[in-house]
Amino acid sequence: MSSYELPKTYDFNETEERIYAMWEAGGYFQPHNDPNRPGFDPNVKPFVISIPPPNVTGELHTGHAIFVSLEDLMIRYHRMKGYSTLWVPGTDHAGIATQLMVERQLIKEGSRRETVGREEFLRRTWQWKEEKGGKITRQIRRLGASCDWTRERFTMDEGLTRAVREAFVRLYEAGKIYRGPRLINWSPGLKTAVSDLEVIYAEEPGTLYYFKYMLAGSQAFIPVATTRPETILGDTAVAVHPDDERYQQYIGKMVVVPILGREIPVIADEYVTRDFGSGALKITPGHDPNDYEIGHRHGLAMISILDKEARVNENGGPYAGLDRFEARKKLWGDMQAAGLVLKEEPYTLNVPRSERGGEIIEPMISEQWFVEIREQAEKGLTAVKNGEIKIVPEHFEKVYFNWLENIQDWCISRQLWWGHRIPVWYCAECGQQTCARQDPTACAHCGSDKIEQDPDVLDTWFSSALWPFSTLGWPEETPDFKYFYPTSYMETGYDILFFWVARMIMGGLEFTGQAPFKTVYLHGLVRDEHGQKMSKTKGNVVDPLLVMDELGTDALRFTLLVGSTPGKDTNLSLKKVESNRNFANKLWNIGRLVINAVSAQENAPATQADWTLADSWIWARVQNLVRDVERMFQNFQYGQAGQMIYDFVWSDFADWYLEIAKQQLAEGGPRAWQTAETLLRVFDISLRLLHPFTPFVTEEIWGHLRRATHQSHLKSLVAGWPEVLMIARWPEIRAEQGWEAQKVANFGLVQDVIRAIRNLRAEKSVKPGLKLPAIIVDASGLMKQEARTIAALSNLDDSRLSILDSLDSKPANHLGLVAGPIEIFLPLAELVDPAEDRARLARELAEAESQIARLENLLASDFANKAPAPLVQKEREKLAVYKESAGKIKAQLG
RNA sequence: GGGCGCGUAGCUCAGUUGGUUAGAGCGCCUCGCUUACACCGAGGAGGUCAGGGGUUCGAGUCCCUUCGCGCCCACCA
Repeated sequence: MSSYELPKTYDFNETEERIYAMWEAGGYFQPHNDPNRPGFDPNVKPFVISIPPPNVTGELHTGHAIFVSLEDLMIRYHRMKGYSTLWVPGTDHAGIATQLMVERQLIKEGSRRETVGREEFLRRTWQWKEEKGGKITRQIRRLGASCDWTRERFTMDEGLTRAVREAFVRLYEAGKIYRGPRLINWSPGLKTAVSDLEVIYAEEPGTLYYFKYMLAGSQAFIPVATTRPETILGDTAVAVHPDDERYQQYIGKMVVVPILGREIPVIADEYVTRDFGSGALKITPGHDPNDYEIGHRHGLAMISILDKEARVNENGGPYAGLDRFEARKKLWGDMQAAGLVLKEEPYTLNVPRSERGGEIIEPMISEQWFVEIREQAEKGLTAVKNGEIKIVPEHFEKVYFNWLENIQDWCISRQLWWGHRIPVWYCAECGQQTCARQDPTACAHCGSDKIEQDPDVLDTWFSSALWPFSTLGWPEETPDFKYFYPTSYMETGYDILFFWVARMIMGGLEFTGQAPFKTVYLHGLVRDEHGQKMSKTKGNVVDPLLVMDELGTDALRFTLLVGSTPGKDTNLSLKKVESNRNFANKLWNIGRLVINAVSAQENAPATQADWTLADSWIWARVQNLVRDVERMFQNFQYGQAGQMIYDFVWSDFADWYLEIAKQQLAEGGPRAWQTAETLLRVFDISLRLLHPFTPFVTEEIWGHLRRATHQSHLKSLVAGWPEVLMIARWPEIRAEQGWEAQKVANFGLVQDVIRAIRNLRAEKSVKPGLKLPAIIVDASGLMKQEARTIAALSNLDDSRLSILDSLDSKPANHLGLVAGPIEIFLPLAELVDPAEDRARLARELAEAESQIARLENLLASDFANKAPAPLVQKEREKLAVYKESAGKIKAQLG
């Protein structure tokens, strides 16, 4: 006889590392149908996800943990379904973030990027990337990510750089890219333009300053309010509402800019709100987006008063050289002295700050590159509207539409060094631009070699927009690109729907003519256990690496997956991770029992045992589970699917079936053999269903199960199993005889009887070890058939258990119980107060009667006519059962 | 200003074509270390599903509305 034993405890740390190495070495992360290898079959369906590339210098946080968990689940599920799956990993160069880190390092060394120069700076940044860059991908492996690491990409590697270049040149040639002075968001700290999305607005206390705009050559003035007095230096008009009677008389006249003495016109514009502030608005087209618009409408001059570090420039007269906030103070002081100040009042400002640097963003006019986006946006809208792309959850489609409908041209140039250099050269001779796929040596217009490349780089998101296809070889028509593109799901956080998802959709449609993916699945933010956003200052950051160390990767993954609903934020509580660690442990122990059972079986018995009621029931349950899980996966309800499997495994399989199986195994012979088979088959299905959630523990147990069974006499059952669970087939519903609904209902009745007895024992504090005799009254024969199970699970004395078809009167000195149509009598009367016991029965009767009343009412209502017939029938049956119970209880009460 | 989401047991949350007596984990109470598991087992307490109205035979689920909370977009000086 063979025996195979598992260690008593599950060591997840050791296991996870070993299993991951085994998977990777086995090549299981690569698509089984690879277009670059012989034997490729173009008809096998691919399933592809491009990883949302983490910042190359990043550290693993819970945001990574949730996306890896979800994407790995999607990938593993499809892999088991037989798709040729590819999950493309990679990292993002993250322009600003990475550049900042290297700059900080330089500052520590007492240097700056301007000192070391562009070339040296880039060398150091690449060095930084090589040193620190691998960390995040190692940490992602730790989460169990089954990415194809042989296809790993980096947004600045050679192929992707070519893709970026191609994309830029195509847009340029199509006239969809332009350069020009525009009002943009300037980050004085980073000294670069940033996009609208990179500006964060925050309410902060501030001041509203009221002052006089004196009319030229007059003592009359127009009162004006501003929150940023220093911008007075750049004013080129004062605007009033055309219908405002207070100021109508001044329209067309000139007013004098304080201190500077410039004369500027009073103009009329309906943009002005009459009842806000003083009802008159100073116009600074060079430093305010709204004023910029108004300035355009009225043909006003645009004066820039700040330099790149937000210091006042030569246009600021006496304030030149001052920082913008010093200038504000000084100017206001001077105006006070000049008698131009009216008042100050406290005012809550909505201050724009740089997402990265945190300093106040300054709107400035600057020469930048833009992508004309409206046409792309239209296509992006259509793709979602016509269902070519589906967004999960659906309500984010509205958010997506809203953004695209109001989109502005995209400022793609950044005054940084780390990133993709803009492929445009300026000619010193003829002044023309040359934009080319290959670095030019001469001007394309005049042939002069006095050309110089634009110093700016592209917004990081420009390369991200190409990610789903650039990683597959585009613009080359590589075998990967042809087979794997478009990709299947795009799974990412809703916070980058605009930054990234929308831009990828537009990019995909623009450059490949196809939507880059079919489904967008958006997950929420991971918050702490009380729903608070995690932040270092609050100190509530959960480090996924520590959680994995302590409780295991499977526990972390399962927690994130089960706790999350598409598009909704998830609260991560360590308590939950702990209970899911317990679940992994439970699986392990189920595995031990099943393996013991399998190993214990001798040669196959001559006759085969029929399924017991419990066998039929558990098989029915697991088949229903397969069906439900499949449906939920189709609907992206991963959390619910996981919960359902968890409940099945713990409540049905472990708590009920395993307890009964122990009895059946003890019977030996064909019964034990048959039970071992059932245990193995049901557990196998459970492990397969669970594998996308908790890959490590399921892989490990399954391996043991497979080997143990292989060494046992049951080995024929594992004949078709592959080497590893991760490529085993996803379970399908199997039509076996013997698990029809009636058996499920019958088992339910057995459970009710067992629960009733357990309940009474607990209530009456019967010693747990005491095996009670009992009389069970059941005309159907079911209880007779299940006597052993009932006795074992409710701890009755098997040898003193009598099951009768009927009973004339209640046996003396017994307590009576009613479970549905079944009566149970336990010889406990002397242990308890008879009055108390009558009260108990009376309560049960009252409950049954109220149910009878409820159901009779229901069935007398329109429900009986209008509800679906099976539903009505079900209620009728229930009513009958309650009536039967009530009758029995009444009889017992006498 | 525009849009979106949420309010279900003490805590954190599930609950998708509307269909029994609304679930889970944690916490709490009572028992029990029986040869898979005390990272466990058995039993139990705890909810007028934010309030009001409507549609329906039937509403946590759909519609309207009030209150409270959160988020996104826009950025009135």
